[in-house]
Amino acid sequence: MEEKNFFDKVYEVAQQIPYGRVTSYGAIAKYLGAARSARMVGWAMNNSLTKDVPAHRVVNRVGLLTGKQHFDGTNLMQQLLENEGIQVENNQIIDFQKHFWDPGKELESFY
DNA sequence: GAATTGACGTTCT
DNA sequence: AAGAACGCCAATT
Repeated sequence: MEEKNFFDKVYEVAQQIPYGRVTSYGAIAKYLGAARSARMVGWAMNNSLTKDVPAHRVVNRVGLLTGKQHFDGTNLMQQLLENEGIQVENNQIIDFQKHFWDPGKELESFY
């Protein structure tokens, strides 16, 4: 009953993404124990668009703003990332690995 | 109610 | 090594 669905878990992880950092769908999925459910993360983001989840900080594993087409504006997602100090060009994040935030790594490093 | 799609990533051939 | 197929869960048609 209290088992949260995959989606709910994704929301929580996405909300934990720090400012100026980005992550990938696969990273979140892997953190939840379902590396092959990366697609579901994307679906969750689609639902999270109406929530307080910074979906603009989540991109695919190449750092490509694949879901930018789901945002209102055309470059809204890109502008949000640039606003946080992340360099984006051609819908792709520059130094993606540099701004990468792995939940299964950063969070576990706390303890 | 069943079949298909969907912000991806891994695994097999 | 490169390309194709599969897998995951939920929502939509």
